[in-house]
Amino acid sequence: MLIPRDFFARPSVEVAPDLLGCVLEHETADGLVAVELSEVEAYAGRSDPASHAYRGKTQRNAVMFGPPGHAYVYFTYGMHFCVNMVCLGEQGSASAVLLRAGAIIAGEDLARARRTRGPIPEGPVFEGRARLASRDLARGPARLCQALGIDRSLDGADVCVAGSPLRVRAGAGNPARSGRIVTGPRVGVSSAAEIPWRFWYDGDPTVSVYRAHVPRQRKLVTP
DNA sequence: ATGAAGATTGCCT
DNA sequence: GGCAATCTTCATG
Repeated sequence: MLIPRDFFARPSVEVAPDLLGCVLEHETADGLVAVELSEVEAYAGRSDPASHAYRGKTQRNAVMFGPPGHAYVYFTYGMHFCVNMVCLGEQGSASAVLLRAGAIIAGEDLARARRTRGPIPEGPVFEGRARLASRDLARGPARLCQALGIDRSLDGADVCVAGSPLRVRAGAGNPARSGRIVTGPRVGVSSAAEIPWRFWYDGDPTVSVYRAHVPRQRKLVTP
């Protein structure tokens, strides 16, 4: 049922494709939300310029340097959280798999409430606002975290024990979602952009749309 | 102390 | 396709 820690005790590039189809679930007082993963990205440690661990251990990425099977949650762009599964680190290095997207298979109402500002639309359209499509609830790393209610308080959470609020279990082997796995460059990374360490189910509607990295315009200096 | 960039998203034209 | 939002983190470009 739950994924054993040994599963994560491998290089992230090996773990990443095997995580597709697995289920991440988060249980809170509000209820349980579960997502079947359809898109992930592997990040290595000191050898990977795109990895948060590239420049060594800091307060933010400390969990990446710890034992495998724990969640590394970081905050970015002043408003978004993203969650990784920590994998085997080679000699003081660190590696992890970023969970980028998936299909909500439990707690969809709660997921939609978290992903919707204000009252939850009932029909196709509510007060001019379109009801969020099911496929968009966890379509993207920050959306996935929002749908599951994941924030920095879960940084370091052990996902391999039954008593944890955040855990990973094997998928049901849903044939409709177990399409062919394809790979490509990672999304939004500014360096090592050519390395094809993004893995996803070909044609799956919950996979996020690819966006190349675009450096933001520097703030204008006023004379 | 300070500033630049960021493993993104949603809304705009 | 373009760009603003928003603030933590890290290096001091």
